[in-house]
Amino acid sequence: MSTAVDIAGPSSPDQAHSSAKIPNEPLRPSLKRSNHPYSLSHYISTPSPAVDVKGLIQPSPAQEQRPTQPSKPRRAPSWPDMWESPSGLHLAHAAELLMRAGLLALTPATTEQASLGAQSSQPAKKEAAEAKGGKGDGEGGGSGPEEDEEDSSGCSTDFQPFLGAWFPFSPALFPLAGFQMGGGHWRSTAVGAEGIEGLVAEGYSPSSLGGGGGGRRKRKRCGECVPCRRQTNCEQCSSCRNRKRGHQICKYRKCEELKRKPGGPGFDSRVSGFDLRGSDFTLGLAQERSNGALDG
DNA sequence: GTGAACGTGCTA
DNA sequence: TAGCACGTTCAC
Repeated sequence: MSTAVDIAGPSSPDQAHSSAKIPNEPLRPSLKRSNHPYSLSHYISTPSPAVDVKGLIQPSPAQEQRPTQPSKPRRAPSWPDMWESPSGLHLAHAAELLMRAGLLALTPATTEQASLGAQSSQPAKKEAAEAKGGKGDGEGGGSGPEEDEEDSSGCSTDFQPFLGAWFPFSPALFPLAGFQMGGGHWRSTAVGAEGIEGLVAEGYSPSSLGGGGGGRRKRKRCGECVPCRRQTNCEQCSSCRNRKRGHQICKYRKCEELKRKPGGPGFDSRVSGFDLRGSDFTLGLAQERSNGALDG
């Protein structure tokens, strides 16, 4: 028997006014369509802060066979995904143009190829083509976890020292394209729960990622956290009272994800670990979940 | 075009 | 630090 539980607690204005029901579906249809790559249960079930990054890069058979929700296709973040950058900067296209110009060789033998590039660009192009598509063939059409390792030993680490020297893209673009600086190395945020795909899934359009939107981007509600599942506004909180001028959603419906600032500890934890998922929020959710309050 | 709501700067 | 106000983004 799973009955609606007032997640706001006894002190919730909701309880005073209306029985707050937690719908299993978000209020807005758009949230229902959300492509959020990981469900709430994913975070809850993530066992420890010491997430095996390699496991994320190379999903275990169990992970690969993990039943996916039909409406939420989940693909492992892959290099091809990153080449199809949501930032609007089509890296693959740009790289190809540069390679044609002999400026860029994205292969493990980068330096050698670069020196040869001026003489014969064909090998470089072939290598690049393999880097883009060929490797993906072995991993079921493009989502190649192996590519990360391949790239980490060759491509990315090779061009990384040249970033400041000749790499044609401003390093500032890397965060936009799904990279971030960590430990002195550019790495892909795709190893986190939400990398590039997370950005895409959260509705970051190319323009909103800085491609022309002025840099201000708008995150979406996860649609899965408890506040998101609330259907009713409390009508008593400051947000509700000041809705006309405040333009803010009810405090009790404010998405837990959106409460965390981008780049803040909670946000970043998805990349470096899931430490904050062990916070009271998660514990509370886990408890509610164990109670069956969030079934569905 | 409109409404909902996120992001951010300002203020107490 | 929280609340407020407003600009802006985004879905419909």
